[in-house]
Amino acid sequence: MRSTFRERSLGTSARDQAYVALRKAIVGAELEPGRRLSENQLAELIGVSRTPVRDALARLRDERLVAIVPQLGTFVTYIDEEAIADAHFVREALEVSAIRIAARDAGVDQLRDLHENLEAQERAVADDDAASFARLDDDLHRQLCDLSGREVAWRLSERTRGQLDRVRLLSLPEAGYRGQMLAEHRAVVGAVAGHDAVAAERELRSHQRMVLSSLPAIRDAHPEYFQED
Amino acid sequence: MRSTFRERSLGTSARDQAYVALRKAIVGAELEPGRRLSENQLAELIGVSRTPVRDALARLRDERLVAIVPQLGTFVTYIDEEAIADAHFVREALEVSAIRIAARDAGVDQLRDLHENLEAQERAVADDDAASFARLDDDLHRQLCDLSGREVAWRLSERTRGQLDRVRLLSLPEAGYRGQMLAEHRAVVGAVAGHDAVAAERELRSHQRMVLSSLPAIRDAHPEYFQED
DNA sequence: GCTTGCGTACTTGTATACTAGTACGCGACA
DNA sequence: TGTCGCGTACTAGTATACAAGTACGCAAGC
Repeated sequence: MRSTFRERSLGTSARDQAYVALRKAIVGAELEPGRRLSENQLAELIGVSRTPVRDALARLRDERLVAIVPQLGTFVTYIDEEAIADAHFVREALEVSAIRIAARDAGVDQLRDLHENLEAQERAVADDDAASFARLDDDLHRQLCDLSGREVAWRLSERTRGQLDRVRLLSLPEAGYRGQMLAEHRAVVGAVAGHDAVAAERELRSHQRMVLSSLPAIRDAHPEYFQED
Repeated sequence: MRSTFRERSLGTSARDQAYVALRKAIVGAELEPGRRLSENQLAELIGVSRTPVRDALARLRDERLVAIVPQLGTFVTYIDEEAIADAHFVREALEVSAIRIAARDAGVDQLRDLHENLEAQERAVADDDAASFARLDDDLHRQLCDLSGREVAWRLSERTRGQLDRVRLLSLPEAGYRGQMLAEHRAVVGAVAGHDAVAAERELRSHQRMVLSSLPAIRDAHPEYFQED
């Protein structure tokens, strides 16, 4: 089929294309919580067959962004505080374990990379560049995970992002939000640079709790996105 | 097809059937590391079509028990110390985080369940019942995870089991192995019962490290199961 | 004898056809 | 008017057909 060649970016499979498109739509609430999804409709919409769509949905189910009920339907999950608490728990457990090792082992080259990231974040804050900041935020957390030598830490932590991103994107970008994030990132990196594992753990825990604080506001703004309306 | 009705246990899908069969074969080294798997052959062997086999293989790839190379083949992964270290890292991070909460919050009913499990383990050790002991071991860890209120802890920890089970099953059942396991389980449960989070964490970490100690012996016995022969 | 190139027989990825099962509306009946 | 029951139109699960790409052996030429 010509369209597959034309529309599909180089090096990306139909499965990845479907996954990226669906994840973006769900996290951005374009496909709102509770919405019923038809594999056939999605396949037609994305321009692939049902098979890669099903693969993508299976992956999204792992992230608890959709729920698949056999012979009945596939639904975008409601925002569930339990699911978000689970995501937070996993992210905290993995990244804290990683940063303990990172604080112990980090070398000068790696610390330089961390500081370079912080400088880039500083520029992004100054330029009010939300997209760059979000990317750098992710990069920093990945760097910290990778410093532990256990790349699985980031791989699994990343999977919890779906739940947390949904919260982040829905929360209104308050003034000074990115500035506070940057300050917390500085505190975390500072503790790692000082090889202070206890402080690094404390700062990271405090930092990760931030995203949870915006939940009540979202519930007020979008009660229909939650299970009990 | 009649066979699907006849051979498939009640309530289990073809996908689950394929997953269970393949996982068992790989963990038990019936399908040895490095072995090339053909989706078509596996489908015929298990008695289902390629679709559920592919679903099962995708799940096994998540557990790093197989590696799928597009247009080339699917292979049973070699035993990789990095992969095992990753599995250990994840298991430790999640269960330690969970047991801290468990030690703080555990109530009398839940502690009674833990002690009942220990008593059952005692009987299994006395009866030299390996299968029961393995099941009770899993149950205990799941109970400890569930005590944290974050059932995701066990769900993810369980996924690392593939790597660790492969080590466990290959390691010769040394005399007194289960007795030592039971003693460590007692220490962990004792710390939880005493609401001593620090001790619980220490005992759990020590306990989990045990499985790693058998790795060198396995490498000696089965060098062909490792990447560099 | 060695190298090169093509053809065949695989592989996974994707598309489509078919099966089993659920929800729901509409019509018949009490 | 209310209720029961069946038929239709969906659903996801599974099976199969097709496409794209890799490995490898064998034959031809140097």
